[in-house]
Amino acid sequence: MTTIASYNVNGIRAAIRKGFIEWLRDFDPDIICLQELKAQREQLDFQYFEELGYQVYIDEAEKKGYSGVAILSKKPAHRIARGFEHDLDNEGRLLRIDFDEYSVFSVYMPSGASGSHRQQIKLSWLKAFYAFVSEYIKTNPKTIFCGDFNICHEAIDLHNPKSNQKSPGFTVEEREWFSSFLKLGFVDSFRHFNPEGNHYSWWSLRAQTRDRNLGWRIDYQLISTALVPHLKAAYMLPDARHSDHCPTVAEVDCK
DNA sequence: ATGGCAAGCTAAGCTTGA
Repeated sequence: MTTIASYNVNGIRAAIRKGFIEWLRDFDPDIICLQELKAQREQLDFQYFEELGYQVYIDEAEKKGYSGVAILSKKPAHRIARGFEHDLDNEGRLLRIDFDEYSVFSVYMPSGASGSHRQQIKLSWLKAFYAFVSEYIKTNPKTIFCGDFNICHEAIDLHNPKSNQKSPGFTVEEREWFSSFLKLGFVDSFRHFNPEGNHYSWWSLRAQTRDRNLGWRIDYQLISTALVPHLKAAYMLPDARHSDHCPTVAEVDCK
């Protein structure tokens, strides 16, 4: 069995100060996709991860202290790829590693603010990403997209859907984009096993929303239909508190 | 409709986050 985790760490150095390395050692996933490193390569001590047996792959942002994704894998990848030939590739948002049987992506989708320029950028990024994946999947049918999508797909995915109809992350356009993305041939791993609500992956840092479980589910592991027969379990780890997000986990019986 | 907090840059306050 291969355990694939995904975790928006909201600053890897801050997460490490809060015990991320010890948690990683104990949970011991085969692969973990990380988002929002908020650190560049030279600001990190790879030895922390290498001592636990991980290969370290990174797609960092040009801008210091901003964004950045990584994948830690016990098994070395055959090939890695960064970005998807998009204007925002310099923001460190997309990293792929390939094994014999399948590929793993770590993705950190842009966030938007209501009515802002950044929301328009997010929407155009989503459109370009859709086009990229629709081609990619044709020749690489066994793929899992792990990461922070910054979108709640359905009303069940956030605690307050009614008051957030127009909030970035839950607009009609973004929700429809998510549905169309799944139609390319992906399954939402967590939802596949957990049809009920009240399961979230992110909580606002304000007003103790986490203790009251008032959150949003914006972190996903979307697994291609060709891999679904290999998907054995999917769950989240809301008790891991190194970040304002929690880890998500998928278990597959691939090598 | 607004505010609520935190990380990290850089050196007191700004930007970003969703």
